[in-house]
Amino acid sequence: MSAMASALQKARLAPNSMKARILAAARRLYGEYGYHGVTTRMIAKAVGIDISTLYYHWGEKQDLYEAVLTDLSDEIRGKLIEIETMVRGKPLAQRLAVAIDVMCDHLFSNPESASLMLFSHFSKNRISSDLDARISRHLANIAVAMGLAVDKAHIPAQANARVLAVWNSVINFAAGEGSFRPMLNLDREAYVAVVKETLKFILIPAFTREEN
Amino acid sequence: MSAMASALQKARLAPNSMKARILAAARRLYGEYGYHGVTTRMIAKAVGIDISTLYYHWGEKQDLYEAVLTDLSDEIRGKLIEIETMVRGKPLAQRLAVAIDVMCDHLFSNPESASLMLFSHFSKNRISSDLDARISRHLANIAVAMGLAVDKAHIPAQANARVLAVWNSVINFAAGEGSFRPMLNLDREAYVAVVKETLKFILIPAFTREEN
DNA sequence: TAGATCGTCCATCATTTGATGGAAACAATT
DNA sequence: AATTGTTTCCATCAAATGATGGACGATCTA
Repeated sequence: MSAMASALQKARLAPNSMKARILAAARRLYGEYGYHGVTTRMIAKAVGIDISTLYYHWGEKQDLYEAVLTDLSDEIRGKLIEIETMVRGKPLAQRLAVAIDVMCDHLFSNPESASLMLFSHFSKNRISSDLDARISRHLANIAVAMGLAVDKAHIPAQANARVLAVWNSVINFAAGEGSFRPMLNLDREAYVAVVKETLKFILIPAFTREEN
Repeated sequence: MSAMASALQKARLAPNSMKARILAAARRLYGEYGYHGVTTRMIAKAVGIDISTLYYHWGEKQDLYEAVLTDLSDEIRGKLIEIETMVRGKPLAQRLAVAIDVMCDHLFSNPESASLMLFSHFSKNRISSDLDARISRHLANIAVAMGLAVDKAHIPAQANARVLAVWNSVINFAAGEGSFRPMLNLDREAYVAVVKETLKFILIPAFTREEN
C-alpha cells in the first residue's frame, strides 16, 4: 500500500484530487523538514497552487499536519497487516527476516514516512495527535504476533519495549539515510542491503536464542 | 562530563558567563523543538535577557545552533573516552553492558543531547555542520573498540552499520521518552530500567553468539 | 438560461521572526 | 576623574508567515 493509496482508501480522496495532491506534498515536506520547518507557502508552491487553495481544502496548518499523521498511521497499519498475512505460521526467525525486508523496502520507497514517525516521537511539537496511541496499538499487535504477549489488551512493558527497539531500529536507517549513507560511503542499493543485513544480524539472535 | 562542562573545557567559556548560559538554554530548546521550532526570542527569554544580548554574544541563529552541535560532539567524545577507560580489556559482553548503562545514565540526564543528535541526522535542516563527520569518527572508534575493525581509518561499512544500529537504539529511547514512556505506562525510574534491560537483551546476543 | 455551488487566485492583514543601530549602564585603565 | 572598552537593553526594521475576504470563472442543477 503506497503512501498515496492509504489516503485514498481511508479518507476516500480521489486519486488526483487537489486535496490528495496537497496531502501528498505536505507529507513529503513535513517528513523532510518537520512541522516548524515547513510553511504553508512551501506546500502550496510544491503543488503549484495559491495558499488560499490550500487553506480552502485543509484549513489550518495544524489540521493538515494531523491529516498527514493520520494518513501515515493508516499506511503503517496496512503494511503491518500485509506482513502478518505473509508470515503467518512461520517460525519467529523467519517472521523477523521477512518483516525486516518488507518494512525496509517500504520505508526506503517512502522515506518521509520514517521521518514523520521520528519527528512525532522525538520533537516537542506535541501537536496534539493520536498518532502515539495508534502506534501503541500497532506495537501491541506486533508483540502478540512475535509471541511476546498473549493478550493484545495487556502487553507487558518489557514486551512493548522490545518491539519498540525493533521498530525504531528499522525506521532509523530509513529516515537517516541522508546522514548515514555518506558515513558508510555506499550507493543506495548497497546501503539498503547493508541495512537489511545489519538489522537481521542485530535483531534475530536476541529473539531466537534458547536460553531466554 | 556534563553538557555544561564540555562547553567550558573546549571553548573555554567561564562557567556562568552569559555566553555559556545562552549556549545552555539554546541546547535545551533546540533539543526539544528542533532548529526551526526555536526562535531567538525563546532562547533569550529562557535566559532572561534581551535578544540583542544574544546576538551580541553569538551572532546569527545558525551560528549558535552550530555551536550547540559542536558542544554536543565534544560532550559525546568525552563520554566515549570515559567509557573506554572503564571497560578496557574486558570481554565484549561486559563492555556492551557497561557502555549501555553509562550511556543511558548520561543521556537520561541530558535528554536534549539525544534529541539533538536525532534532529541533526533526520531532519533536512542541513544547516551545514560537521557533526556528521565528528559522529563518524566516534563510530570508527567504537567499531575498533568492539573488535569489529582493526584499522581506525578503514572501517568496513558493515561494521559501521552495526555500530550505528547500537548507537541509535540507545539514543532513541532517551530522546523518545516523552512518547515511549506513556506507551509503556511506567514511571521514570522503571522506564530507565526497562530500557537498559531491553537494550542488553537486544544488543548483546548479536555480538556474542558463537556462530558469527 | 438563471441561479447556486464549487474551486481558484489576488490582495491584503496582523503577527512573528531574524536582525541591527544606538543609547545607556558598567567595568577597567590611565 | 577622564578615557576607553565592554555588556546590556530599548526601539525599530524588513522579511516571512499564518490566515482571510472577496472577486472571478467553471460546473452543476432546476
